[in-house]
Amino acid sequence: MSQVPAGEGPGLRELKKLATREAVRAAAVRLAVRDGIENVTVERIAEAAEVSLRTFFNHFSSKEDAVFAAAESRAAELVAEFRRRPGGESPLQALREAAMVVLDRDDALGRDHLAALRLLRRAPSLLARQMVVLTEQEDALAAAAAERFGTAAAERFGTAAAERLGTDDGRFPQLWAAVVLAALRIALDRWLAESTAAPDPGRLRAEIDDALTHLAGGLDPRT
Amino acid sequence: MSQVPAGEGPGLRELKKLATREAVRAAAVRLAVRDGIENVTVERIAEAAEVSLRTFFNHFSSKEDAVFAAAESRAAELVAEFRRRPGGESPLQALREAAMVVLDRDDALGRDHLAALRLLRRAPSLLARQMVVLTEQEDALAAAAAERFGTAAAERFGTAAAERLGTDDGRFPQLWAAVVLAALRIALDRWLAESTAAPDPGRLRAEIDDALTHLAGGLDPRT
DNA sequence: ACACTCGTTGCACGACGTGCAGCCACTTTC
DNA sequence: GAAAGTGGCTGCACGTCGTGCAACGAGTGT
Repeated sequence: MSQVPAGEGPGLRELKKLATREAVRAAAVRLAVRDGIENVTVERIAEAAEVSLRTFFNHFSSKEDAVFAAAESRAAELVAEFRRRPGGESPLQALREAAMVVLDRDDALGRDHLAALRLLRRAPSLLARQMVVLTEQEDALAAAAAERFGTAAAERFGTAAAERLGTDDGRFPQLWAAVVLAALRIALDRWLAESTAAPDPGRLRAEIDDALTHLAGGLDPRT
Repeated sequence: MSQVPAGEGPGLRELKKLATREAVRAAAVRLAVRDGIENVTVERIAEAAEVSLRTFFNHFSSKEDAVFAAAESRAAELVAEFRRRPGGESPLQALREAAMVVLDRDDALGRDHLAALRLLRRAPSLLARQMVVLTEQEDALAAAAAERFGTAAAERFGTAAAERLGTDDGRFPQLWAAVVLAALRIALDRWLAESTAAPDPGRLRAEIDDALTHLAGGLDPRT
């Protein structure tokens, strides 16, 4: 038979594994969008993806897991991108740019992922799953922010200030991460709510900018 | 037999219902604390509370629900208390005072509730459940905040300004609520992490004040 | 005392999620 | 290129979850 041209990379077996995983994920999203995730059984998803029930659970531990897979990896990308931003940018600036970079990925706003995102707003079971991802993302972002705060402060005021501001028992970075992610979540939510049919990336950028601007300015409007 | 002195209130049947509900809840928390919630079955909880399995599900739709019941009602109290704060206080001030009032309730920091709160930080399944409550709380707080912003602005600048700032498509209040609750969550989390044995309400107050102060001051430390 | 309401209970059933063992396509080694 | 191995797919069994339904009986209003 034909021989693999020594691609050297993942290997055929691994490719097949990823293919089935992707097939299962896509089937899960498609059925969940069509019927609502509550009305879809794992068995039907497996059937649609032409795998056994057991195989489904070999890749995902629940329907929610399957639908969430894409969003989860994007969340990780955001943090990675944030780490990559130059130190010259302020924290909120860096976060904004990181978000924009992730949004500019080809598939980020594709129909498939968009449909999955819309699902997250409705179903309680998906909302629930979100919290686990959210806290992990918070911790990762907090760690990244701590480094950024630390090095930035060190450059300007020396190591002592860095210790105070950057680490500070990890108190402030954690707060910052939680608050900032909450803002992004609301921005995304707003955008999903307003754009019924036509996905307008420009509006999403505006929403994000708006939210982050409010954060920078302080949140006690009376004063 | 003896006759009820016409208390007029809840009625005996209603009281019994609440009693079983509370017994089930307490049993759930007790067992979850002792063995970890993953290792506790609903059947064992029902057994410990001396009710049937079916009765458990008549009151709660899952273990998580039972453990969460207390925290959920406290969340609602916070919003109610926030609504009750005088208009003279700034939003963050009002929220702070509301939080303090809720904390001052006799049972708020009791051993039982405290143990339940500690559980919420660990188990993924409880973390998940948290998100549903969080979004509901966000919506409620956003609505309350919108009113507050609206009336405050109306008193000072007239109705036009109120419409802009208060409603504004509900954009800002929603953001404010999400961000503020994220901050409170982190404050509570921090406090639970640091106080291993001795529950020190003073420290919690300090954590809350610290978090809210950061919010008021803006969250872009570089600038 | 009578009829009525409604919380509790048992039963049945579909769905969920995991451990285990066999099968076989792919992979590595010689 | 054949033999030994690795690892993904599959079926099966089992315990748990959560809900609909009907019966029972304690509490309630007339």
